[in-house]
Amino acid sequence: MRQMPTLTAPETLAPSSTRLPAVASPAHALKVACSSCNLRELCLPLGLSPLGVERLDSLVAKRTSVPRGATLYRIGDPFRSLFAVRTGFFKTRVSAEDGRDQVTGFQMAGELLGFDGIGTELHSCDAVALEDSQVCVIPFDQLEALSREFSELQRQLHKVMSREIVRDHGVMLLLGSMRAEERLAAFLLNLTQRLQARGFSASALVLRMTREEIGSYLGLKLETVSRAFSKFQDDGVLEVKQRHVRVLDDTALRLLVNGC
Amino acid sequence: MRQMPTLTAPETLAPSSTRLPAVASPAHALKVACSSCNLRELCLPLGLSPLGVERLDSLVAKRTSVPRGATLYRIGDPFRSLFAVRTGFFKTRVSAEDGRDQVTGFQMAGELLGFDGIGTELHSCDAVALEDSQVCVIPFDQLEALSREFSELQRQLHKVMSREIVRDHGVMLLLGSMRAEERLAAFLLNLTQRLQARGFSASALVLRMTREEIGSYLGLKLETVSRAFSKFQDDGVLEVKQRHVRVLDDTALRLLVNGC
DNA sequence: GTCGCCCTTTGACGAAGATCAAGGACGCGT
DNA sequence: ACGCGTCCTTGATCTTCGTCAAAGGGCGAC
Repeated sequence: MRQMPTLTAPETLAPSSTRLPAVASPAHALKVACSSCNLRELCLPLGLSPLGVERLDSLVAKRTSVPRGATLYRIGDPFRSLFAVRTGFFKTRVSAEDGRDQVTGFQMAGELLGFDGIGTELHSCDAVALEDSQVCVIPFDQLEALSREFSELQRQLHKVMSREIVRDHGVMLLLGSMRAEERLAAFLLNLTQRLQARGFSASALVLRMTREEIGSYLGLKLETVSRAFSKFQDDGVLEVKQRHVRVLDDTALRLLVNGC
Repeated sequence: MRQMPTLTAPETLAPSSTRLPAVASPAHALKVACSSCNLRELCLPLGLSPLGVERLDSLVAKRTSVPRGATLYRIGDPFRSLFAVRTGFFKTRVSAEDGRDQVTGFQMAGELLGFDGIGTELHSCDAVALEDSQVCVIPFDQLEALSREFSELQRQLHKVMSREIVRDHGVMLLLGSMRAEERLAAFLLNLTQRLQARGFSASALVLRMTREEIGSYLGLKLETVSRAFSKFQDDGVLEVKQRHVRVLDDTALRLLVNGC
């Protein structure tokens, strides 16, 4: 297993393999500003008045780079901030006492990380960058203070947390009652939908995670994931070349997930 | 399947098989008051100043009875309130398009229900009473307003939601990487811990749900759950008589969950 | 460029749990 | 008390996925 250091220096500058449109500027050059961020319609500022966004700007003062393989935070780290993914890709994972671990989610640009830490003031999962990434740091005390002032921000925060809960319920449904191919189909549909919302193609995607990580998320072994990919390719549903995937038959995927 | 009506009349009075100490008064007799509720240390008022609790009192004006088998809310119902379980026992479940469903949790006294509805303003799961129950109704708009005033209430709300997320991650770990007996052991330990926190015995419990509901929650078929119970009984870990369970060897359960 | 390390694919086999089926116990309503 | 419906248990068999093993491919380091 590749051993990478925990992120310590907050302003680590890493060569970013940026794949998002119009976010190519290096981290040090741009003033961090939600108001000028092209992700604002996917992120915390959604639905905020211009004034609210401006106030949010003053709060989100710092941006941090996380190189591929590094952790943004670890289990047991004190919780202080939420993080908004600006560029890159993360996974979160929890661990059992005996070392088994479980990927609980994959986060892409515009999505928020860190809610797991609020309850105990300690993080209860690891957040690992799957590629060189940048996150906006949102100090939680200040976010709470501001959301006491702006009810629209408060509501948006609650909505994001609620959706996280609903998302988790969906994963439980997947893990509890779907078979291997159904799980993979559901996973791929979810990914393509989120990529599409960010302006990417819904049919061509590059997986940022290994078969093992997909398997951990889906409650399957990596061989089973690989076999399911091969099956989909044989059936003409996908074209798979390592991590490059093209969805040929979107409907077939949907059918797998819905109709038993 | 038993067909029960959705709850419509909010003040439905049902014969309550109350099992909680000192909460025996009928719903109409007692003024609803968090300040005098014996569950306040498990529920939303936790950590609030006396003034904060008093203000919360004025907000939680209504208590509702939900007879066994009835739903507190259903998928698609408009979201307006959170609910705090005062007496009784609930399950929440989500459904796939093809009718498969998955129990996402069991809620007992002092636990909150309804967070699934905040994100879309529509509930995304069903909440079903597994026995005659009573809930306190917490209008969410008002809760948000009050939590803008009282930062301690705001923090408590966020903590409860965060713990819900962390709890869901634990279930994912269970569903994704544990085997049948480990899942049942984890489930039983979780139940006994929560019962103990409410002043009940940690070793003797009465299950409020069927084998099928346990199985749905744990991603197993009811026969597998039944077999696991029998196995535990054969091994001297449990004494099982239908829904009456006595934990004989607590350590064995822990070992099953932790050490592979 | 090429060497080495992951990552991925594929096959053969085995085990865990699902499915199918039947019988039995409990609880509720009459 | 009785009967019925629901829930629970147990057995036999089958399916799916996990395990073990081996080989090929791609990518980055040197």
